[in-house]
Amino acid sequence: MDKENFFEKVYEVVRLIPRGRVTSYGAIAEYLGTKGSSRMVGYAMNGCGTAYPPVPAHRVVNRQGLLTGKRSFATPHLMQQLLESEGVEVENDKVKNFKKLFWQPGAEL
DNA sequence: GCAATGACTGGAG
DNA sequence: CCTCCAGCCATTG
Repeated sequence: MDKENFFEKVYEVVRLIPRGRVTSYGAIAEYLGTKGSSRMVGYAMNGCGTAYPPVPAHRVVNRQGLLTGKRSFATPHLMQQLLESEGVEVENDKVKNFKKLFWQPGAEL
């Protein structure tokens, strides 16, 4: 699949997310140059399970820090569990201190 | 090639 | 504060 260029870019950025940090779909989309295509980021993540190496999609949340994509995980609580396992506090399906844990692609490269 | 869908976003009601 | 709507772009049927 040569069309995975977009997906590949998304995976690449997501893999660069440091442990214990999170980012938003819009931030990734903007970094890819396709600002506004936040849906594509989430859509791309749809294949994160088939992508290799595996993509830490649990570190990718919506702009509110809400775990919107947890429903697409193997188990809905897996995402929160992984985040908590990395030191990210999650409450009510949303990341606490999201603004503080927010990681922007390229910002710390 | 058109229509529908989606792990989003921001604004309006 | 909560809900609904329209715009956004790439993938799929």
